[in-house]
Amino acid sequence: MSKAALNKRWQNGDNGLAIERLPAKESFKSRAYAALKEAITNMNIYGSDEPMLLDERDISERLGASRTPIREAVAMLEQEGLLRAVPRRGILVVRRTKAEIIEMIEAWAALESMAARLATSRASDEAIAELRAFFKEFDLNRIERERCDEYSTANIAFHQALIRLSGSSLLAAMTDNLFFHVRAIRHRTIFEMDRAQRSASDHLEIIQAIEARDADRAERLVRDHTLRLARHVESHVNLD
Amino acid sequence: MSKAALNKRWQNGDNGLAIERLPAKESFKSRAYAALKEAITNMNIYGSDEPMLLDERDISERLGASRTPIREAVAMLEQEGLLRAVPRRGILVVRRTKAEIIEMIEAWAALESMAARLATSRASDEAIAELRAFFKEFDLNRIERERCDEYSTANIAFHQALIRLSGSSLLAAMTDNLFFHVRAIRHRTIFEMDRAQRSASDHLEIIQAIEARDADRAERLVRDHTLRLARHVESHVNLD
DNA sequence: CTTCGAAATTTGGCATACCAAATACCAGCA
DNA sequence: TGCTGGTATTTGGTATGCCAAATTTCGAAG
Repeated sequence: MSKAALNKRWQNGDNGLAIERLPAKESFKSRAYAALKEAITNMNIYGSDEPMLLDERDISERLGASRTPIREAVAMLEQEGLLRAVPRRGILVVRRTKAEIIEMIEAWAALESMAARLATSRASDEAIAELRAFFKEFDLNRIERERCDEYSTANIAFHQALIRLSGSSLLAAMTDNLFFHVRAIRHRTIFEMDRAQRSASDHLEIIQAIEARDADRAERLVRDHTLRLARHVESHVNLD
Repeated sequence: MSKAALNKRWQNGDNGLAIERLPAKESFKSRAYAALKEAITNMNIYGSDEPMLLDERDISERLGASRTPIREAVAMLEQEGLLRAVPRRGILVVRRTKAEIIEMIEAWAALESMAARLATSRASDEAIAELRAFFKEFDLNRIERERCDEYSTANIAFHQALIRLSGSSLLAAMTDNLFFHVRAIRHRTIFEMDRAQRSASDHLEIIQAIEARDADRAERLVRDHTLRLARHVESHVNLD
């Protein structure tokens, strides 16, 4: 029957058709999620020691929506580890401890070094070349722009580009999430400036190793590069 | 003032006090989250090709709650990647593609090999010894229990124990999440049985490397062990 | 002025109601 | 019989209201 067939056609996900039920208009839930995440991103989380807490009703009237979709968005961000809803107290923005930040950098080292390994056997020469081109721009920025935020952003962008060479969207997604948290302490610390000099040569070596398709070396360079950052944070950054 | 001081005390999160606002009664949201996750765990996701979809109203009356907390729980599980709410269609349980499963195993390899590295410099001899004791039990199970599910569970438990030796709760949390997805295909494939023979010796070697505090070797063994699983799935498992 | 406690207020959790979109159903027509 | 068009129903998204817990306020007692 045509009805059942049509139904079947909808139920089965991908049948070669590249459309996805046309975006429709984004739900309030998604919009609230994006808005809140954006707000948290631009928030100087570690700027003060006061607990930063949000108010559902305030947010809902600011976004012009009811509390329900806001609560769903909050539930998602809570699951993601950015917020934490404490009953009768408020929704507070989670501040990571120094130990947690270090764990994140270590996990980052694990994922990115694996990405480097995978990239050596999967990435095309062209893709790797793009990485080198990106590195040049990055290197120029290093000299010109002294502002810590911008350097940090460029630095993370380089690493993200490297990770995407692995072809694994999962590695990309997981590290993006980690970067979000690590980036949040950029206001508080200047650890990047300190590492700027040797970052440049580190990055160059990494690119060379990938170009040479040397999986072990690429993996090791990336791992050590990032673990060095972890040690640096451990000994020179003061949070809590 | 005593009032302000008391207030301050509440606002500051951890002041060494190890209690957490006494559990109270768990919210419907958390209970719904746990119930749904449990249900999904015990669900044979890859048993059929039909799209598995849930109904909010059905779930809510089954759990004796309204739709609101259920929707919040669904939003969390959606963020976690287990569910996906499609407007006007239902909440469907996400079925991972083979490529996604392989990416998960690769990420797992990355995280666990890092855990092994960290364990070599952080875990106490006693903790490592416990790992060996665990391994023995595991080895016995290998012989006795032929059922694939049980073997898979024991296998994952071993790896979880290893990861916890790193002392990083983040690595533990991230891999737990990955295991959840990988475990879900246990009904469909018997890849563990296939690898059982050499898993035992692999695990023994890993333990020896950690005992010897050989970071590079421990890392490499764990990585290769898990990447071998990825290759195996790639060539012998059929999904989609 | 400080302390104590009860009332008022705030706030988050939950339930319910409503709406619009999308599907399912069904009668009528070819 | 098979197809079509329109109506009924289902369903997820959102708004609103209520409630209990927790906090704050404020006045009275010491």
